[in-house]
Amino acid sequence: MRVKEGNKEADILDAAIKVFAKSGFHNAKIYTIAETAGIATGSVYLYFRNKEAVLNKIFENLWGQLYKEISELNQRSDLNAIDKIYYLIDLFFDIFFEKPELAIVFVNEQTNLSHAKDDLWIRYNELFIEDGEKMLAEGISTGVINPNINVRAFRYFLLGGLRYMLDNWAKDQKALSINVLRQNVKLIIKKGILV
Amino acid sequence: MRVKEGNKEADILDAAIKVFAKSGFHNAKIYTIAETAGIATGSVYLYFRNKEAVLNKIFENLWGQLYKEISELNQRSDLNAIDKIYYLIDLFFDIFFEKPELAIVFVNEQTNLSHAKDDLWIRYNELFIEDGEKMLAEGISTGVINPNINVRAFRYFLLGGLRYMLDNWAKDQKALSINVLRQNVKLIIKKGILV
DNA sequence: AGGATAAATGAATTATGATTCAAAAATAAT
DNA sequence: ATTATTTTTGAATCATAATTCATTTATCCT
Repeated sequence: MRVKEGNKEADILDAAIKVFAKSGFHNAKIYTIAETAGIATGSVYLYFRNKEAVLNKIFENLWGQLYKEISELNQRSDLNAIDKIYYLIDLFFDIFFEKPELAIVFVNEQTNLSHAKDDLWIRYNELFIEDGEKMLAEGISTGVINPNINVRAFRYFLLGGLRYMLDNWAKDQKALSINVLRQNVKLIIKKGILV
Repeated sequence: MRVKEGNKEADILDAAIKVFAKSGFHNAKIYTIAETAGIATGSVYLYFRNKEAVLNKIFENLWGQLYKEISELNQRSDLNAIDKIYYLIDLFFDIFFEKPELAIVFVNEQTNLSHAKDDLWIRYNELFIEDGEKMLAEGISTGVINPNINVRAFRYFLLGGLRYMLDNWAKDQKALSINVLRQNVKLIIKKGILV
């Protein structure tokens, strides 16, 4: 019998990240993804139900990784809340520094995912948010974070700021070094922008 | 001769904002936009070249307004840089408070616009950015803003944070009041999150 | 009241690209 | 070397919805 060679599922996912980043989900053609992955169009359907399932898997893997990392971070007792938030910021920059195209997909294509509540990406995303808010709440209860900060509002602001930075950086990497962005985020959330 | 009644172009734009917000640009059907506007499918094409031109016009109007306002703000000599930034934040919240659907379109659909450099929305966007960076640079040169802040990085972070907040608020307005978001943005950028 | 003109309609056309599936290719087993 | 089984291919099918345009409608003008 014929036997599978290589890891075509992973090849498809890598190719899809590139193509989605370049063209966006709706303008991305299965044909182009297949070509980029070095396989035939029809083969994509041996590994994924349809185009949306490819996007879903990308987000499932990504949120799965993010959740795993934040969860481990949250269990460390040697770090205070601010340190943890800094590590979280580094986590985002580190993941996307390696894969700028993934940043573009992450920021722009989540809106095209199905939102059925048995989708794994949603589960991981919820768990991530839970841990993120726990981290902040801990900072407030231990007295290192200003209790006037609303946890939800800060989450939106930080995550939104990071997303937009990463998207812009990924689209024009020469314009600004990712480490300048990283340092500025930390500076702004810690001290604000006043002298 | 037959004569135009009402303002169908405006009706189409209003309808399109609703439909784009609900379904996203690519899943939005011209038929649905027309129906929402109370006209026939074909009539949309009497006012716009195609679907993309409708989205373009929405962004042209929006960035046009944003530019007009920031430009007036920047000319005021009675406000220091921090005050101006606060007014700018209020500007965003005020515009989108009136039209939550517009916030959703603003955040999620800019990626589907054409980027031909003679598009007016691009021009307005560039002018807006120019004025925004001028505002920050002025804050640094007059000594109210920390010179370690990178202007570009701060712009990304603030704009990204605002966008994500507004998008989430617009999609679930009961979850969190827009004024809590507004106050938190101001608090965070001014003082940071430490106690 | 009838003609001229512009606006509006919506069914027919058309383009695109996702998905399917019959056929071909590869290799393990005998 | 032949067969059985599984993988892979890519051209044909199919669905969708954007766009067009022949026809209809409305109202101004004389």
